[in-house]
Amino acid sequence: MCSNSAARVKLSTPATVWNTCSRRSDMIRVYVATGFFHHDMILVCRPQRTTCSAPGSLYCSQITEIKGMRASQFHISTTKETPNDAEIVSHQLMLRAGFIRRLGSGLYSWMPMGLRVLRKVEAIVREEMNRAGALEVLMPAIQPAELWQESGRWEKFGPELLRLHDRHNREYCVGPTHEEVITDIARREIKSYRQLPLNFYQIQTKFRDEVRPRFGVMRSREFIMKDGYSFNLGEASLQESFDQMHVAYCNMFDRMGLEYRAVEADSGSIGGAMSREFHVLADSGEDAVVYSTEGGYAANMEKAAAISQGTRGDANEAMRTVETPGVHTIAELAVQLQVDESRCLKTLLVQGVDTPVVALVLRGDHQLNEVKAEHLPEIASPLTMADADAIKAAANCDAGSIGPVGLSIPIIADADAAKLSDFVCGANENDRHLAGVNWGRDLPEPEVRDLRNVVEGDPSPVGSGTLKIVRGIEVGHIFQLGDTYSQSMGATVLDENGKPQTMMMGCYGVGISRTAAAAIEQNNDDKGIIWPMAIAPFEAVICPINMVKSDAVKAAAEALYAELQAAGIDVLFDDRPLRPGAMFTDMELIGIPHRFVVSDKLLANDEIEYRNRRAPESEVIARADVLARIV
RNA sequence: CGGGGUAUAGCGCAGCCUGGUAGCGCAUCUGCUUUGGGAGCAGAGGGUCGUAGGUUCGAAUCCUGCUACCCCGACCA
Repeated sequence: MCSNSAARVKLSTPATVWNTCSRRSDMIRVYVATGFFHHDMILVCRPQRTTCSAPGSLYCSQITEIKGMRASQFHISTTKETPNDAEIVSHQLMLRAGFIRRLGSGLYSWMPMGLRVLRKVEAIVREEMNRAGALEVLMPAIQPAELWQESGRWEKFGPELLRLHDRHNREYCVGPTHEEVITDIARREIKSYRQLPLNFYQIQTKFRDEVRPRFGVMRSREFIMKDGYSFNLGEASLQESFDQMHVAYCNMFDRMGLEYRAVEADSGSIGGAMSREFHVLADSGEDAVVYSTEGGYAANMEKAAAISQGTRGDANEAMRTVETPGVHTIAELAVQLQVDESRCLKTLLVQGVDTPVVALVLRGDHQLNEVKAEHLPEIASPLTMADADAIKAAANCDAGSIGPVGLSIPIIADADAAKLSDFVCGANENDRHLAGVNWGRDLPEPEVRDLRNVVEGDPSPVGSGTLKIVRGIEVGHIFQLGDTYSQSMGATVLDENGKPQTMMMGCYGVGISRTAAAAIEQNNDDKGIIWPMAIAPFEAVICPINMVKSDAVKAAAEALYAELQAAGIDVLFDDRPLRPGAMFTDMELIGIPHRFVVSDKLLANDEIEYRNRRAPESEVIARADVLARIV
């Protein structure tokens, strides 16, 4: 955090030097409050030149920027009222606390207070990446179209890719991700297996032209991402890099004090490859995270395997047609026929590969998992529901009355749907359903697959425990790309036999700006944000009571400020001439973890009031115990 | 892309229906008082009412086009 350099520092007035301390060999440390620099720092100076109490010029051999800031020299802009377009609490609080300002749809400026948080998140991510042996690079945000045409993504990516032309009418895009660029670098730079494995990463602004940006920086169009890419020879090496990143990611989110889960994720079109998403748990999260009460299993909803229990019951009823006028949904059906939704089947028609439509059959109380369905070879990708005409052609009825009986199209049933006996389903005739239906008797045994979303209480796929479902915010994603890009772009190295081998790649992302927002979603109360220490804009704040009138309070607050700074605490000294209530409210909204109050009343007993942002009450402590409260 | 909504001072809103000198709260500035939970009083500044056109003696208000933004859905991850 320290920047060291030699510089000549102008001290505009003697008053700006308000304290000197700690003579250390031939150096003197001088605290300067203002002047040439915008904020406080320690100047380490040659003693013969440190005429600190007089205005003038001071030669400093070394300038060590120290943490801390005076509120009067910072920019604090809080509001009482919530902007009406902010929906979720992190967005509201970030605006109210003056962390971010909106420029346009999905575009945000980071104000000084917010940028402090962003930089701290970034620093932790950078440190953990470095510690894991990754090497930082910085690639252009603008990328030539040729690279994307080479990988095939220029056509595939769609409107989310912001494309533009330069003055020569050459095509470019604003990078939503950097696989192409990094692969291009790798194929030029990496020639020998001896150079592997290598892991490059960058922390950089990305742009994705989201259809509907929302929730402030949680889902913005321009955002800051850490994206890393490993290059490996062989799958074992890739797995090793992947595992290292898994550890690094756990370290990052642990250090940030976030409650998160690493979950198995669907890896999309790259079949079988390993993929882990890191979710910060919060009720407002856009994703469903599934985890097992025992055995450590965790997956996202798309991926979580549904385990079917029990066996099919005997067929006791005869199949019969029932009149169900006006019934279009499972819920209406269950009410009208007085049966449980779990005794009903719902049949969905989707576009197939070999046939125009395929029927997917689920239990009435279960939801189709579109990702699982999409992966089935019989089903067209992307998953497309059949339109009204196609339904009419295949089932001779409207969408609310389809059933598997008598259909001459492929039928795929979810495992739980296949275990029903004496069930209710659509009759392929409007306003009619069938009851007492049984597989194998009234219609052929179906193809059985896992088609559904898991539900709370399902048995865990790992054998012990049951599944729970919570909401999560995806802040990180690591996955094994394999040779997808290195193959299409020809990134090879020579192996020990002198033969070219296509490199294996891994891809590792962290949403930096989203992580900051996610931390707020997880840590707030009715007063504002409660920052985890590691990413708080300031670690502590000093609130002097009525400092304008009391020299004693001013002196004590200044001394405390110096002491905390000297201890390396990132402290905010709220020296604004505010009434206590306004000051407290601001600091609680901003969410600074530790608060120290200095007042005449307390000073009389050599005491300080301390309050942890999470604590229900403040407490009075001895002046000497201040540091112990923070570290 | 479909549906709904909004656009008036930095922020939050009223005024529009029923056309007639643009208002309130917060914030800002000045002064005095106040100082342990978003202070009080007095005063001040700040808006070509999103934009272009139309109707009218007269438009924030009625009509039309456009633009921007928000919400729901679809899409994406």
